[in-house]
Amino acid sequence: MPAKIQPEHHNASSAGTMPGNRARNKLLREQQLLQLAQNILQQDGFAGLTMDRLTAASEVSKGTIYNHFCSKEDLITALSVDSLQRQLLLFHQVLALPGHSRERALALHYAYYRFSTAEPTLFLCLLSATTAAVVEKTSATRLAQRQALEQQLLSCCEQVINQAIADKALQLQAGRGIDQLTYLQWALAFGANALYGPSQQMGFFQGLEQQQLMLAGINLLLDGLDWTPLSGQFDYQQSWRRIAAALPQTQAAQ
Amino acid sequence: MPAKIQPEHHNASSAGTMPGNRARNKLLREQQLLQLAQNILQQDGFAGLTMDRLTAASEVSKGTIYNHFCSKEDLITALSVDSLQRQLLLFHQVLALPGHSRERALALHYAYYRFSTAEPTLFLCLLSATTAAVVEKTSATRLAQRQALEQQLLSCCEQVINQAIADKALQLQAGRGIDQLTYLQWALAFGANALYGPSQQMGFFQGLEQQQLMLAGINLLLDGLDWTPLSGQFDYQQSWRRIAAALPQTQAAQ
DNA sequence: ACCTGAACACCGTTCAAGT
DNA sequence: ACCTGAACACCGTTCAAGT
Repeated sequence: MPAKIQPEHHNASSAGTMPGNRARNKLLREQQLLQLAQNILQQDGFAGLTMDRLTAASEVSKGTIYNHFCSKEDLITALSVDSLQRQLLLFHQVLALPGHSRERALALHYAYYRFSTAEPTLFLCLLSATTAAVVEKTSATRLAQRQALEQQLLSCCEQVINQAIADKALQLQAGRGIDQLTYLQWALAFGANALYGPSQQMGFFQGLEQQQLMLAGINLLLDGLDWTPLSGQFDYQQSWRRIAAALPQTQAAQ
Repeated sequence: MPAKIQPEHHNASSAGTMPGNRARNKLLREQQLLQLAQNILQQDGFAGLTMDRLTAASEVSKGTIYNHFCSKEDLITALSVDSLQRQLLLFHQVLALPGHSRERALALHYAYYRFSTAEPTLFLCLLSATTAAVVEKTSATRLAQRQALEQQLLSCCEQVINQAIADKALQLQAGRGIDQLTYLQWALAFGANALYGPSQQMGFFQGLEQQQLMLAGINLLLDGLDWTPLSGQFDYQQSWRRIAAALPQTQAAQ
């Protein structure tokens, strides 16, 4: 028997659609719209995503769509928020795996890599959502949502570094903060994924095996930080494979 | 006395505009159009760049503009080609400076950083020019131009690595190729510049001093490779400052 | 051979009219 | 209070007519 949620009574009105239910319905429809938008993105790429097509794919009118997203840019930011939520989910999954601190850092890199390859269009969305032109035309509440999620993702990273310091696997040199380490790793991961990734950017690197390269880059960086166990003393290739196998493969399609 | 290039005679025609002259004029006008496009970009950002506005800013008609650029995307790729040319110029300037191999690698990083901050809109152009949507709609000859320039930029990087190997400042481990090293450094540089750079992407890293961070990241990576002299044995901060001072500051405006 | 600009198709956004 | 879709403004692209 499906759980039918009854409206609260404190707001007197006739039977049928109550305010609580209504807000929930609106949110539900927004998620449906976002799903439709992602389908369009996957089928026809970024240029294929127009408000007209989204309207046609949905069961509501253009005006109603603008009731949810104040502009096309707002829609894109909404998609990026959705992406960050999935990314955060991946981060949590991957942090639940067993292993020492450096393996957990590696796991975060893997999760980021996995997302960028499994959802190339969404990765592009994330990128363009940070563009000034898009930011300027998105609602304040949506921007706040994104910022909150970004903060949560960062917390995951910092948590791992803090653990490493507590375990004495890593010592911070003078003048080097946790935010700096996070930034550097994020930059390497972002660059590697963007260069190889969604849009085949920079065609000249296509011959290389990306996963091996990413792992090599991460090892160089973390060895440079003296984050033990160093790559000479531990088989991180096996860690990478183990993490990859542990993550559910049902990420690509839906 | 200005050098007036005379047309060849093998193509009989009346006096005045000869084929050679004509081709040169066309190229000249194309460069003027690109300059106008960049002015618009700098003033009103990416969204402000429309074919209408470019037409209005120029002294030719819309049809003529489409004679130069087969689509708006072709124009964007043309701008990216222009950017790569400037970048290559910077690379050459910076490689002419004195110093050992690791300092030269650092100099390339500096040139890349300098370009991304001095010309944020062009850096964005470079990024979006790699997008599938843009690539699909640009002419084959323009794409070939870009690829050739990318190859030249890569050559600069590989040249430095080769020099380092010849100088015994760097030894390649088994299974590690020059292209891998180039890729990793490029990824870190690209990520760091994109994350901090043109569009203030990822607001959460804004508090950090980017130049210090980049230098730290490069040092970690190159120390990890055992590229001597290591950062503990050499003052790369000073190198960075020296390189910065040596490069002409007249890069931003025009 | 090259240039022109009116004309067309498409897309983001709005808003008066409906329920 | 919310939905609708016609209407508007804008922009990329084309092409018949001009020189």
